[in-house]
Amino acid sequence: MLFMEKLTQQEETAMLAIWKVGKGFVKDFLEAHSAPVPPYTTLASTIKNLEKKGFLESRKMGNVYEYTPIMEEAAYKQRFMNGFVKDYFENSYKELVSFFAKEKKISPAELKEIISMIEKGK
Amino acid sequence: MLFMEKLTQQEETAMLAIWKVGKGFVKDFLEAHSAPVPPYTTLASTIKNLEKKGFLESRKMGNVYEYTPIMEEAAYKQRFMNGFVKDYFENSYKELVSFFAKEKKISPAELKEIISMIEKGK
DNA sequence: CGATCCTTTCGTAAATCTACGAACATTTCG
DNA sequence: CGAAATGTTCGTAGATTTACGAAAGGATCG
Repeated sequence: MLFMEKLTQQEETAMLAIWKVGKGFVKDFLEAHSAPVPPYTTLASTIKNLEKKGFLESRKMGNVYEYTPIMEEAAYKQRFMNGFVKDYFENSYKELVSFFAKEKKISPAELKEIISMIEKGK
Repeated sequence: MLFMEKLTQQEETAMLAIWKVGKGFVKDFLEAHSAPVPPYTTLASTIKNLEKKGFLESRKMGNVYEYTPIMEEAAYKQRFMNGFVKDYFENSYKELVSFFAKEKKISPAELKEIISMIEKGK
């Protein structure tokens, strides 16, 4: 993933709905969309932009387009976080985790669980 | 912090420079600004917007404004991350850390260091 | 003094984003 | 068939952001 277009706010919100659904039609994404749900045509336009930006691909099924996310949610999260970690945590994920541990957003017990999960996974 | 205005991209970049410097003048922030450094007047305008949005306050020193960040960087990071964690990690910081542990962005050894740091801090 | 700097303030052109209606094509059904 | 439902495409008005120049008011210095 050498190049990834930046998403606007509603494009990102739309992607969240799309990732929830997976492959589907505008109607499906509309149902999965978090409030406030935009009008159908607004979402349809946004989805069209997402296709232009390479986050989706479409296939004509009869007279209707079916969309498939081709940007992985995990990949998006990661590149998003990389930027953030770079700017706010001196590029160190350890700094990030320390920060949230200090803020009590995560406990030592949870960190231990994660460690054992990772070590078992070997 | 009940209400926090959203920042645009350059506003955020400007804030990064301002947090680096702390209290200072436009000129100081310009020097601390990451590339590409905007023209003086562009940054001055951006800083004015940041004041309107309540991230800074100014004091006239002679004929020059001195700006002080009043939004804490830590507070900003946190509210920013809260949104992200909510959307992408089911509101769970444990999920977030697990994700990056699996992606090998952070090692069990580092997590252990964090644990002992936290536990000593009691 | 007069030229030069430094800084602020104001305004705006251009780009982009937001939000959605109008128009049109197709399908479905009573 | 004809009406209603469903879905796509196109265009655009308005808001917001981006980027910066022009103008003006000190301060400075040769």
